[in-house]
This record gives sequence, structure tokens and C-alpha cells, in this order.
Amino acid sequence: MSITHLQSFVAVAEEGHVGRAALRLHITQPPLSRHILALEDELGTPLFERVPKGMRLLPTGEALLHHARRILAEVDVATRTVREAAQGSGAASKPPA
Amino acid sequence: MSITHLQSFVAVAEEGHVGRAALRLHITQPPLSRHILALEDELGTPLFERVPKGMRLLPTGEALLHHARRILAEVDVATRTVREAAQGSGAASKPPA
DNA sequence: ACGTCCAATGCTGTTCCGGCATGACGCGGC
DNA sequence: GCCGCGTCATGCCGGAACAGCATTGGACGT
Repeated sequence: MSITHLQSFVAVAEEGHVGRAALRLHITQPPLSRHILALEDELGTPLFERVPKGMRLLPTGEALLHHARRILAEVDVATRTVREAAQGSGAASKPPA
Repeated sequence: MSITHLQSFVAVAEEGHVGRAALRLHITQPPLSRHILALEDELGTPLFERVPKGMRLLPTGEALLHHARRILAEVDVATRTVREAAQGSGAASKPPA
């Protein structure tokens, strides 16, 4: 389970469509499809129902979506917080000279 | 920024020592050292002060540690929650036959 | 029955990554 | 002052992981 896989999962969940999610993530469809399969394999359960129109979220997928968004948001907050702390302390990237 | 890197970071932060953290993570010291360097590079600021005894957490590092623990805990919860939801719904891994 | 649209798979070149050996640096003992 | 020890960092290499291309397999609509 990697952050990249979670980003892929959220994109597919929101688009309901692997190809469209791939465009959004600036990758191609096959690796994105594999990301989802890898997640499903790791968790031991399918996350989407494959329907003719694309991918429909299963209950397990909805459960994951909730946590995945939280995780991604937390990663974002962590990044910003550390960068702010770095600026506040006079960091390596921004020596006030 | 990957989950593996965050695990590495937390281990080093808690041990204050790359070599010992490496033992705990069952990897060797060089890749672990590189994980920390990669994080510092990505965030644009050092996270540890290198002291003769090992690695001392900087304020930026403490800020990250807080969020890193939260993220890792959330990943754990996500994994368990989905697996439980899968069992509750009659999942692929456990067909009741 | 055929064409269309979708995800999944086979394959290949590249990139990433871990481990081994070694280097660079600082400290302490002598 | 010199040497030895302990620490993290770096050069290198072999294997695994990954993205993209081309293609397949399957389902629906017409």
C-alpha cells in the first residue's frame, strides 16, 4: 500500500472510470488498472464492481475511500507544516542571508 | 514521500540512530540513510541534526513525526476496516461455501 | 451479428531500490 | 599529534518494480 496507489484509488473512485482517472493523474490506463488490482490483492477483497460503464464502488471501496482521503489530506498537511516550520526556523532552502 | 519513507523516518526518530533503526526495520543502514535524505530533499529542509552519537530530531522533524505517526496509524486503520468490511459482506477471500 | 467501449494482460525498456564495500567526518584515548 | 572507533553518507551493482505500448477478453447496444 503506497500513497501513489491511494491517489490512484481515489481518482478511480471519483471518476468511476479508469481511463478518465488516468488522464487526470497523467499516467496511462494499464498501470492505473494495475494499481487498483494491487490494492485489491493486498486487501484481499475487491473494491470495485466492474460494470459496462466503468467501475462502481463496492461497500469495501467506500470504506477505503473515506480513509484514503483522510490519509492523503494528512500527507498534504504534513508537507505544508514541515515547510512552514522550516521557513520559520530559517531553513536550508531559505537562508535570510 | 512514500509510506515506507515515513516508517523509516519514525524509526530513526525514535531510535535516534540510523543503524539501530535499520535493525528494527530489517533493512540495512545505507538505504535507510537514503530514505531520510530523500525526505529531507523532498521537504527542502533537514529533519535531523547529525551528532556524533547519531541523529537528533530538529523542530521540523518533530513536526513531521507528529503527522507521520498519524498517517501510519490511519493506514493501519484503513487496512483493518476494509478487511472487516470484506468479511462482513462475504468477501472473495472467505467464501462461506 | 457486429461494432464499440471498457478493464485486464503480455511484453519490453527504464527506473527505482536494496545491499555490499568504502569514504568522510568527528570524537576520544593514548 | 596520531590513531582507532563509531557514525552517517556515497559509489557501485544486480535484481525487482514500474510505466507505457500493443493487444486481448468480455459485455452492451444497435
